[in-house]
Amino acid sequence: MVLNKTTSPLKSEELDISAWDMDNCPVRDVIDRISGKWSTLLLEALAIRPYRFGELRRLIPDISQRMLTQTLRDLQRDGYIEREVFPTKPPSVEYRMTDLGRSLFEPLSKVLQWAVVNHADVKAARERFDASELA
Amino acid sequence: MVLNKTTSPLKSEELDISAWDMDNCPVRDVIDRISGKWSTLLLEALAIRPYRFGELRRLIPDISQRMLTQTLRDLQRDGYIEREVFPTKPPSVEYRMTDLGRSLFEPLSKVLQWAVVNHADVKAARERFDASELA
DNA sequence: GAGTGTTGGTCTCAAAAAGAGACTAACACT
DNA sequence: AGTGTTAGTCTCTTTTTGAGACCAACACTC
Repeated sequence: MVLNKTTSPLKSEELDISAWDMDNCPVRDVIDRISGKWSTLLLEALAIRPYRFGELRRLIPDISQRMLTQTLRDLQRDGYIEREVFPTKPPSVEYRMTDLGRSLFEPLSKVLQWAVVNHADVKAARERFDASELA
Repeated sequence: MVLNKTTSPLKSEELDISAWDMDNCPVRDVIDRISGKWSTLLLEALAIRPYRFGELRRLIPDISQRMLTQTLRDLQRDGYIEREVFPTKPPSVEYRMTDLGRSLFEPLSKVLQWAVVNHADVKAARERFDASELA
């Protein structure tokens, strides 16, 4: 091994990380589910007020009913939102955020705010990267 | 329309939301890229110290080389990490977090902490949901 | 009373993304 | 000469996602 110079330092931190339990990692378990393409968007909407299925579909025009159903069910399963069926005809269904969901959305909204504030920087970085790619 | 009772209130907030520009939404543009299955995990590692390609692969045993390459390139493109090639033989490549990456990781780490703290609640919610599903 | 619209989904099929694993070149060490 | 290392790419299969048809039951219109 010739490259020890770059790999040898910080053995202790390395051990620290290999202690990550990849199979039962809370972070992966939780994040994998809220990191879907639509999850954040739906949490963002339901953080404002409850919405009905059809309202959400109209609010996010490019989501398919299939993914809307599935993402809402996943969010409900993990306890972030509640689903209530009203026995009207045709039945209407309302989704609303739970306390757990609101508690998650608090730190999550900070990341969303970061995205708004730093959007220009990210786009600039992308342009630099794409420009240097053509070389 | 018979269901006006449920849909009529809060017209102003509704307008607020339909003002979301779905096509050029900063939140979607930024979040869609860091919300991949592996992005958060890699940012978490590189927040600690720089790592080389092979180190990251060993650190996250269940990532394929293909997805590791691709996710690292995406994170680099958006300006969160830097890639440096050392002209050793065989060449070694080091990935390190940029200032922009660190600034993103600050709020992001709060969500990660939330995940650790509330993991039990989420698992409990899942079990309740799955139990009520069999009905 | 036939036609149209509304509700919240499910079902099927096509397209896109992700995972598994073989393969590469150039050198070090045995 | 044979094995191991590096950071990838390439191909093939499996999984995930998207597009759209379809559903039942009722309200309203003509």
